[in-house]
Amino acid sequence: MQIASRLTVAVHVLVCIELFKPDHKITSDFLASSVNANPVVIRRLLQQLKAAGIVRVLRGTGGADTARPASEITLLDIYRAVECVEGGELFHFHENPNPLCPVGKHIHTVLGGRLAQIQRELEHAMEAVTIQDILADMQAQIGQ
Amino acid sequence: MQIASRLTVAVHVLVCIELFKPDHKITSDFLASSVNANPVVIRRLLQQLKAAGIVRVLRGTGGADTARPASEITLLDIYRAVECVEGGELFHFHENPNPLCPVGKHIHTVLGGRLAQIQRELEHAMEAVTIQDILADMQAQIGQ
DNA sequence: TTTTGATGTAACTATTGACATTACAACAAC
DNA sequence: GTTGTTGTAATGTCAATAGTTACATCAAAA
Repeated sequence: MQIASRLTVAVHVLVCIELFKPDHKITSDFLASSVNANPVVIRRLLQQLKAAGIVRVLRGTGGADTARPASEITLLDIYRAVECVEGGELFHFHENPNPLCPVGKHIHTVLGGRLAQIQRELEHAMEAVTIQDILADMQAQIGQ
Repeated sequence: MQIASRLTVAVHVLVCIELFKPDHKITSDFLASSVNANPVVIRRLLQQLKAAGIVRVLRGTGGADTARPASEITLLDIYRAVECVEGGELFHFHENPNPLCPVGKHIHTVLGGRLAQIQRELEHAMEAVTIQDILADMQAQIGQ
């Protein structure tokens, strides 16, 4: 299956924050208009990012900001913050294989180890990209 | 999100075929009993694997077998066979970002390139594991 | 040639997860 | 207090996955 669009929306939001915070107050309405989504969806996303220590959100007066420099926010940080997968497992196992069959009995142990290694490699690749990198690419694109 | 369990079921099925084909006729009922799923689900899965040239299925008399050696079937082959994702894209983009916002206008181009690279690394990791590897692990487990 | 046992596939249902939407209480600054 | 915003619950919609039933199709054996 696919990784839900929450990751790309979260990156979109963080890039907007970094790019526009000198000129605009960053409200959920403002972000929702750029993403083209419902403000409530953005607020929920911001809550997840806030719980992970990635952003700060001001309640009464309104406005969101990053909680640390863009160069210290990796795609893996964001992925872990917004993809609320049970146990952080990328691959989903079929439940209840037949324990009377030797394959059914051991498939989880055997395949699980291999899939965990593959997931580690994916996470390693995600860790190598920061919001700062995306921001630089974005500014280059806008400059053209 | 998660990757659907079809990948793990497919691996389970292929390991069963390799392990039991000397002693049993491999029917969808036999496989369904080990996986603990409905035979129709297994048949649909076998159709996908067959379309990818991974297995052969005999119609009248019944029975499935691998179409090539286990050492030449990688997790990536299986993943591509059973995960019918549009364009094979692991990461799912939010549709319709606001083109009037510079971030909305360029997010797909900018982020897409980075995500494609990450996906390539995932696929590289999946390509490194074959059914033969899983089978060896399985036999070691069973031997204990 | 008929029987047998399996596959291939359509149709329908149930379940789940993501997301949209509405509504409103809680809150901070003016 | 007024105002504009966030935090969050409740509900609806949609797509994907998978379970289930039913049956036509098929190949081989009797």
